[in-house]
Amino acid sequence: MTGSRNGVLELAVLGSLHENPLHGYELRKRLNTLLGMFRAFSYGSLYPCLKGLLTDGLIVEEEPPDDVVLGRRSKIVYKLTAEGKERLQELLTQAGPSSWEDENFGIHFAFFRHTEAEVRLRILEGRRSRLEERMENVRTALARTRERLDSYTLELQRHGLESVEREVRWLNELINTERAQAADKSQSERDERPGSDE
Amino acid sequence: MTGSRNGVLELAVLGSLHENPLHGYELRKRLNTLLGMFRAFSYGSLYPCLKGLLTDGLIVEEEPPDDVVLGRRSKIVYKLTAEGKERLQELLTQAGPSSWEDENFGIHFAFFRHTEAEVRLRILEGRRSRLEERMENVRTALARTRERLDSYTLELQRHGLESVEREVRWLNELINTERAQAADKSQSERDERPGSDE
DNA sequence: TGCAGATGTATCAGCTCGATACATCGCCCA
DNA sequence: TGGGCGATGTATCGAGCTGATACATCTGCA
Repeated sequence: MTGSRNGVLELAVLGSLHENPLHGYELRKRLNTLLGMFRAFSYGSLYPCLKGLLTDGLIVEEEPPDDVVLGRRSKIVYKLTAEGKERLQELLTQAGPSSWEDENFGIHFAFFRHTEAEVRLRILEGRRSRLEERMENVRTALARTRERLDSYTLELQRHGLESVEREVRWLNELINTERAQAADKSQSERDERPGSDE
Repeated sequence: MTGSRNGVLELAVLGSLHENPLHGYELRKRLNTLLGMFRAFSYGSLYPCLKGLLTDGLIVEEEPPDDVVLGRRSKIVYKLTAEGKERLQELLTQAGPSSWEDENFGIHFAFFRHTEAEVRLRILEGRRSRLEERMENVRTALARTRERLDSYTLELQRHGLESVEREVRWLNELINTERAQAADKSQSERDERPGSDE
């Protein structure tokens, strides 16, 4: 049972709750705003996920403040446990093939603030090669195609390719920025403690 | 039973088979090349769809040429029936909310060659307002957000918004082209037969 | 000959989507 | 005072898809 949840949904929930405690409805709105252009979560996946996280002890229901009249229980506010924070840290260090799929990349990126520089770089590069691989596949499949394509199909291909190329350029910029920051950092570390280099 | 299939998958299959008869494996490759940058179909949806189309009499297994030695049956090549062609025409005239969802728009566009000009225009405009609506939602949700966002989140939002704006501009160009063609056509019709129309 | 990889059909557990149900809250207006 | 209504809120379910897997055949090639 434990640990069999959808990886990226778990990351999204734990990451959001780490910023501050939330109840289901608000959690969904947060995530769907955060990822507005990329994907949307539905209750049918969120509530089962919350239930699983509860039974695994990664989140708990937050106690309502004492001055609230008893007997009312409409909102159910969840917050991370220590185990939940630990699990979140674990998820944030994982950079695997699923991290750079279309549906998952946005989530990982959205929590980059809490991610180590090295992991960020691996995810960005993984995403980039995923896109390049896809372009390569399409291009060769297209080259193998005998028949001439109509103008609408061509335009669709052109637009798709251009979009992906644009995302690759975006990733390139991000990767360069990350590398420059890493270089700056190691430079200043060398300045501080001269004599110990890589 | 009849007519309860996923609309867009049905369109994709019927549309592909209309160009030329295919077997399942090849059909999948065709579609995934055609839509390479946008989506991919899996066998788990394709085969059930083919099965349903068969039982509804919209496609049939094509007879192998007589000179092939009997007893072998590896490939199962499907082709459209008359009913299938009719159904395809019906699907091609439908332009509804599902036509401009992310997953479906590409399919509809890919078969624009077989689609009437008026329907093309409705789908393009529908897609455009869908995107504009999404941008509006994100922008207002963002404006309502109190807390300052970190730079990664902002960059993700910016990139997402830019991508969508770019697609809207692309749609605008396509819509203008369609309108210009429609105007040309009606103009030349007026020139040819003044006083009467088709 | 053998064998690796592409071609080819097919199914299944597990999960997600979209719809739906139902209750409460805050607010306005008569 | 009530009552209507849209937003807030929790929850579930059937339909249908994904990703994995199984298994067979064909093809090139060493």
